[in-house]
Amino acid sequence: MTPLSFSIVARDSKSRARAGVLTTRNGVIKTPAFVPVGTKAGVKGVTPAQLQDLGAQVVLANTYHLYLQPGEEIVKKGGGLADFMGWSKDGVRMPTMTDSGGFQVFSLGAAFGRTITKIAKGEELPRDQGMTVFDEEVASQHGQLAVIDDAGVTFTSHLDGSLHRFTPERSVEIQHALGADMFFAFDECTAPTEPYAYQREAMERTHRWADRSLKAHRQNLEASRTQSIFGIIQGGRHTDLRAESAREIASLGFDGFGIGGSFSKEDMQGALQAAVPFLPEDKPRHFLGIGEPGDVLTGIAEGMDLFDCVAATRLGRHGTIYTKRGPVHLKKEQYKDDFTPLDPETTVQGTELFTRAYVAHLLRSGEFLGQTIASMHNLGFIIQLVDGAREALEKGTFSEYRENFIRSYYG
RNA sequence: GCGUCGGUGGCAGAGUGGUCAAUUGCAAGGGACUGUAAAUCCCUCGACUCCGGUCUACGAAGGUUCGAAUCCUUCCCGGCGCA
Repeated sequence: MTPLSFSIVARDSKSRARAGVLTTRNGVIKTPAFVPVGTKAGVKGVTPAQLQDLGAQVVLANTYHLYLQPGEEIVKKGGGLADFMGWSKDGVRMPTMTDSGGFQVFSLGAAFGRTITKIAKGEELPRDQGMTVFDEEVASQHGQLAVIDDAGVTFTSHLDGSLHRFTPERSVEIQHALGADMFFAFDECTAPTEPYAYQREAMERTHRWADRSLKAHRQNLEASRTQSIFGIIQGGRHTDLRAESAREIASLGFDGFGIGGSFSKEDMQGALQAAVPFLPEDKPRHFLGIGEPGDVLTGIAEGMDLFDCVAATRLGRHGTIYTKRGPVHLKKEQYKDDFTPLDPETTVQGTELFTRAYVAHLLRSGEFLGQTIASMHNLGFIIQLVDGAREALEKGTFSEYRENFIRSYYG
């Protein structure tokens, strides 16, 4: 019935971690796996061939962005997401995913023009300082670009200000046109700062939308034969809501599951521990938008199989590279004449010959290549980290593997 | 030599009597970034500071004025034009 099969090949005795094989119509994904994000059908700064050399097995694109530009029909005419973006190896198409646009409910809604990120710092509410994505003037003019009601979300295009509406059915329809192997039900990603009552309200709305997304998918027999749909668990930082959401979403019959963001770093693990036990063992679990190296290992330990995150590429473009000894910001003065490898303890294919001083120079002088190299390095780093976790799971040494990494990276 | 325009913080370049330690951009230093409104954004950027200010500053030296980066005089330096 579903064009997706998942089998577990190894389990950790001390945690919920498992290693598996996820088989799609367009190839196999060994899990746990890191999924590079190519929002607009392109991983920023990195070509498909480079991604494959880095070990990427699957990429994730975004419904909202591709709907606005170039339009889902263009992607469909281009043969679907994978063919459109040239995501194939030796002439064989590779696996793809699309996100539903649910994250944009948050990033263009509650987070618009503000400092909020989906992962709150500690217990306190984020203060309005530091990063703002947009002009304050524009933000105050528009307020926000996404407004939620029970039936769906009305968006103002960030590109031209035009008005658009997403419902669960519309999101699924667009994702059918995009044609990824796996896609997500339309959900509401809430701000972590919302109170309990709102987290519950949004979660219940997400449940209704999940049901509608699934029905819309099943009604399209052709799409049901070729694509799989994942339901998304919400509930913010509250473990009771997470458990309730997992139970509800698990009962609907999805092909896989996503766990959505919106918590503080401290209760990320608690949210997983509350939700994962209610998810069927034989279905893949995707930790949406996560993450940082330590968070990925936490996710694996709690039984998650797939991870996508923009951090690797965004941090790289902005000059920060991962190393076994923690992140290094290459634009800092001290790296101007540091002729050591990007990470002396990590070899990433295609970046072996580049020194910190060289990439720092490229980044400072505005050469695109600097962004590409740093993005490749970070993607290679995080993919190797996850691949290493899978190998450790197969060898039964996952907890040592995790502890060693954490000690080195955060120590 | 005469005429003319100009000399402002690391650079470019605003300001043309008080609200100027001086707009802005770049450079520089620091910070942020977790389903990408992000090759982005934030902070600092003369010195000292008990963070309230204090001091030294807009080629140099004088002067006018309650008050000058801004007006006047002379000098120095540069561009252009004429000899």
